Amino acid sequence: MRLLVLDFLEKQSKAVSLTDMELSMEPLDRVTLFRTIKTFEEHGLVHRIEDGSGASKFAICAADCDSTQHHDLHVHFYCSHCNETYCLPKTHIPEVELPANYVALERELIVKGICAACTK
Amino acid sequence: MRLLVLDFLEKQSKAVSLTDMELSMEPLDRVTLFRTIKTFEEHGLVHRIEDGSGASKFAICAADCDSTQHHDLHVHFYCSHCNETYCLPKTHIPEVELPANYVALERELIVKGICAACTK
DNA sequence: AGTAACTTTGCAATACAATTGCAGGGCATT
DNA sequence: AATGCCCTGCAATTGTATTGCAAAGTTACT
Ligand SMILES: [Mn+2]
Ligand SMILES: [Mn+2]
Ligand SMILES: [Zn+2]
Ligand SMILES: [Zn+2]
Repeated sequence: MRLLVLDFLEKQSKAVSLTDMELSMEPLDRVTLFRTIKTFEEHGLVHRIEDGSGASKFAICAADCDSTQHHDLHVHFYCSHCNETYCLPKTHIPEVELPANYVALERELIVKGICAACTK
Repeated sequence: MRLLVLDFLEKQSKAVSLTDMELSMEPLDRVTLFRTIKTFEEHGLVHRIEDGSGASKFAICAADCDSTQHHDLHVHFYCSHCNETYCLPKTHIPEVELPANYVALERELIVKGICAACTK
């Protein structure tokens, strides 16, 4: 099943939620899917995106991610027209200056607006 | 009740979830609280922060926010040690270049790490 | 092949945040 | 007093995330 899920994820152009996968790949148990994704996340195969839609979405990681660290510091774009979330792997998240004594370990930048497909 | 909630929010140094408010301000009905916050959000009094902790958190808006637009384009910091979320009103979110035909309307930057109180 | 150890899967149940429906209460205006 | 509008509280529902447990599958060893 992990192979099936990985295969499915590699074909996606958008980030997908557990429910998306459940509906597209049935028959398949939601809990097993949940655990599969969890395993993938822990091993640096997929990254989680919280776009504020209520459900986490997931996308395949860059090749250089591993279990110790994720390197996909790219922007995610949430289209409020089609409600889809896209990875923008070429758009890096800039560094920001923090107040004294704050230590940054990760950063996540969500841009919301209208995607290329919906502006047409 | 709106006055009570607004008063409470103004005293906070951290963003708070509905559950936080429910526990700190009882007795008070969760649904009414939910609708109060929703009203505040729609009228530009509070902004919502999705820090990935599972529950939305809220904080008072800057004075120049209104029902048409939020202007708090500041970074939010989630401390993975104390699990608290802080507004960093002086740390602005930089603009980013998007691919062709993407239109940005909002942006949210969450930095995760260790907060000033926890690095001591 | 047979067995033990370990991993993966599926079902049932639970936890918890978010949301809706509905009815009662307060308050102002006529 | 009657009407209308808004605010509140309770019950119930939705939807996602998560856990417990036992069965099924896999691998390693003899
Ligand atoms: Mn991504
Ligand atoms: Mn803020
Ligand atoms: Zn779109
Ligand atoms: Zn902290």
